[in-house]
Amino acid sequence: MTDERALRPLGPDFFDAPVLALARALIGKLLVHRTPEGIAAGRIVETEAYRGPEDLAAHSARGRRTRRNEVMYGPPGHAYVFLLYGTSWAFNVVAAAREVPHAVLIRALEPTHGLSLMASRRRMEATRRELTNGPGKLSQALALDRAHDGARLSGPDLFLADGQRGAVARSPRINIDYAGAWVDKPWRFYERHNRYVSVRPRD
DNA sequence: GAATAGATTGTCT
DNA sequence: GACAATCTATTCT
Repeated sequence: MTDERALRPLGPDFFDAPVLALARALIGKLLVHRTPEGIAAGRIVETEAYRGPEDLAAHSARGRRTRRNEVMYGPPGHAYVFLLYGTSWAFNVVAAAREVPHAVLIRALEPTHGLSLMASRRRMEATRRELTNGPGKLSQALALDRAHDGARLSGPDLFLADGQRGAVARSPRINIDYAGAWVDKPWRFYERHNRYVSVRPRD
């Protein structure tokens, strides 16, 4: 377990990158959330890039701009959080400049800090991969929800930090079969052989 | 391990 | 009124 005093927020410059490069760069970084209950953090091991307006899988497809996805059009380095299927919160990192609606979905974490806190939030044993092996699961483990929509990601309580990373592989994105020609784009990035990757690849 | 069904609610048409 | 960047339990192989 890493020493939590060593955790330092990555600065805003980190997020100023093309969305595919950012999705790859996020693999291995730590996502950290401090609350009054304590700290909870994990290494990012799976991400997906969404690149509107041309990408039909993105909420910003065809330039769609609504109350829900407004933060995608804002500056990089902020959180875009939305409710999925009525029960799960999905946590994204906004990329690209203002008015360019790109974002990276965080799909899985390998827990590093606050395992028992995460286990209690998830109501399961801390050793199970189901603790954080999906977008909704990691949001529940880190206590991230709509209150964080639009939040800056270099603050004292919610931030990214450096971490180790292994080999990165890529594949098509998960559950976007409505997206036409964009279905097969290899815009999902994951750490090879990591047990917390949500949908297991054939490697 | 894989496949399937049902839950559940904010958002948009 | 339909849908969604999902999760869980259940029922199989």
